[in-house]
Amino acid sequence: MGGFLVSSKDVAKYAGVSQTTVSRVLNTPELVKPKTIEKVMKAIEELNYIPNDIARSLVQKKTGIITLISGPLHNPFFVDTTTAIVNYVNARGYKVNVYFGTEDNLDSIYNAVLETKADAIILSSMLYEDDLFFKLEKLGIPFIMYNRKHQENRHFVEIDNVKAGYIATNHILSLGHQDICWIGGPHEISTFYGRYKGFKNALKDSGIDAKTVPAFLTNTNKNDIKRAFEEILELPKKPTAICAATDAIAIEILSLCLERGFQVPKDFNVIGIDNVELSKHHSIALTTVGLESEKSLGFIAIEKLFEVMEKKSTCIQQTESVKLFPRNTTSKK
Amino acid sequence: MGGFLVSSKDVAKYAGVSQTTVSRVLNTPELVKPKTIEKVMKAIEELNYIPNDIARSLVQKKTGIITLISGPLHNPFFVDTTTAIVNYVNARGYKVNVYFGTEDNLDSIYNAVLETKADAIILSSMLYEDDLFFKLEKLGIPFIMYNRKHQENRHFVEIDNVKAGYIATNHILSLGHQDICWIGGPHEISTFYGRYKGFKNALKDSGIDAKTVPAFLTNTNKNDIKRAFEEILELPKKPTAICAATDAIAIEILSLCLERGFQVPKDFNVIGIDNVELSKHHSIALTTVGLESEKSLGFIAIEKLFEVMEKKSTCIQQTESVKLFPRNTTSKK
DNA sequence: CTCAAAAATGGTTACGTATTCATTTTTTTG
DNA sequence: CAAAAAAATGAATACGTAACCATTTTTGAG
Repeated sequence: MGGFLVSSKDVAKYAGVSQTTVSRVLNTPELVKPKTIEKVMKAIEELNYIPNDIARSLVQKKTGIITLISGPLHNPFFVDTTTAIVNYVNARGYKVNVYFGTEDNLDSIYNAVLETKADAIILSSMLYEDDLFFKLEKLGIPFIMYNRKHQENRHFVEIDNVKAGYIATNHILSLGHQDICWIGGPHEISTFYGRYKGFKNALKDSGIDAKTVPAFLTNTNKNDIKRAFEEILELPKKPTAICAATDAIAIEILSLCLERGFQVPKDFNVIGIDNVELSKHHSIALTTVGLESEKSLGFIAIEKLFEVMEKKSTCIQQTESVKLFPRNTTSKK
Repeated sequence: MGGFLVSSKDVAKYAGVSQTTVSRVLNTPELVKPKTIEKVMKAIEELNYIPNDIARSLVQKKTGIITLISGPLHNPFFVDTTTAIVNYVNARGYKVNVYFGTEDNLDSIYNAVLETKADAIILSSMLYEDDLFFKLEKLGIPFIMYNRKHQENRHFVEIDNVKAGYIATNHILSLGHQDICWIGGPHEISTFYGRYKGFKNALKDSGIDAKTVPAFLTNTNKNDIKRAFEEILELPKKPTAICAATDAIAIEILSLCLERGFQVPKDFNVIGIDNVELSKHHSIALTTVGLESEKSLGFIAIEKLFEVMEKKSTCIQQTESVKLFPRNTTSKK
């Protein structure tokens, strides 16, 4: 913190008024005589006084801080959501404490977060059966999950994951691909669970036995995706289309394909889910499934969180509908 | 903040000790008798006590917060630096307040930041002649700039921008391109100024009059880049190579080229500067100039900032050397 | 056992603000 | 001009913690 500790008391003394009056000048000037305001403002200027946020937080029991627990930014989905959330929160005059959660550091993040008296929490890191949910409810702080939800089925904003998985898979099947595969993530995460379910539903509706279709459930870091891709290449019958549970995975698969000299969509069709900004880049041009609405999921979630903070809502349970965004990574077989 | 206001006093009463002892159990347990620790810990458990960060900050005059003012994440450079900075800061047990600065919102960000008693500030938004620099020095809070520097030439970590511009341009020239152009940003920003200077130096060393070479100084949002690209297309002599001041610009140019049906590097060579992670993606494979060191610039900067906070250094003035990363967006003419 | 030293604990205060309640000053009204 | 109402100001306090200093308890040496 700054070197000079000029407080409202110092200002008060300098201006010849009480500390109470200084506080009033800043917060409720309509209760102060214009001439007094002038005196105080002059003292504030000359002493270079800056109110202490911390002390204010202590007495008001409000920090003006929203904690954001996001996934890592190498996942372009979190680039979009973090942007939307941070900008919205700051525009509302709040500050954002950001954490990028991975498997390794989540515990220490949760510890830090629970100690911080944030006014609210927005997070994407929740597992379907996660003790954190109950800890947060116990805390009494408003919170919302985006992208993932908890089995308790409260406080979340998600896309219709089952439908998204269904649409993506159906698109691939309707293009005539017979040999396809799925690459997704751990099923403790509602997102992956739902999307895979949609994948299976689509197979079933096309009369395909899901058990005969290879599915890789991997962690979503580059190494694990690479390993899964190598397994795909060694499949007895090489698939012509890869359905990825997220754009992040799909985009990584694209890179791996090109690295190995394969062409997309000639050698492999690739489809993702999320419709991240990066998928629109013409070097990527990823076919994907995403929100019907123009807003990003992060934006919708943070909007809802503020509604809860303002007591306009109490419990958010929102599932947004999705549609296909056909681009250049899929084509007729 | 939470609903239940259980404080260390409540714990003290419940455990039959003084508040002082509760504080000691948490901060200097080696000064407390094991049996007392046990009693207190039990009380903490049963009352579900969580220490109040805010109160601690007030008395200790440390918030444990680092303010980060980054550029927007649609610029992949800031994806890399934000990741490095946030993860480093959190690993050190601090929190990060993040702002994404654009032309529009910088003033309001600065106001908010100056009121927040952060322990230190790391920012990329500084102009070469910026009053903010003096305000920050006056504040007495440690701060560091990354990527950009101020004319006062203190508290910064940058890459060797002049050399980077030189290397990029020289690479293009050495491939035999005669008709090239530059697309960069406003020269109030040291980064753009330096890189363009390197561009001109390289031209000069090849005996080319810089005045005959088209240069576009644009803002770095998508629309302005698009406008610049359209101007490039209407140049009397269409260039065969485009030197972009940043990877962000280069990658956007790539997308625009493909959108218009041009091929890279066949129709246009494109080179960037920064060597962002995204440039390594095989769908992008951008030739670029970046840090010799493996570390990201954000990482180097935040490391240095902590050195300053710990009084190991007082003034950081660091210019990192750079090298070429040839990939697939450049080729022999 | 005794007494000094060490260990353990507690009482009080400061941090800087907003708030509550009391008091003083000014304005209004009849 | 007096009395009541309104406006303006101030004094005291709470917020929850860590730190300082004082006091009590325990330990160890002789």
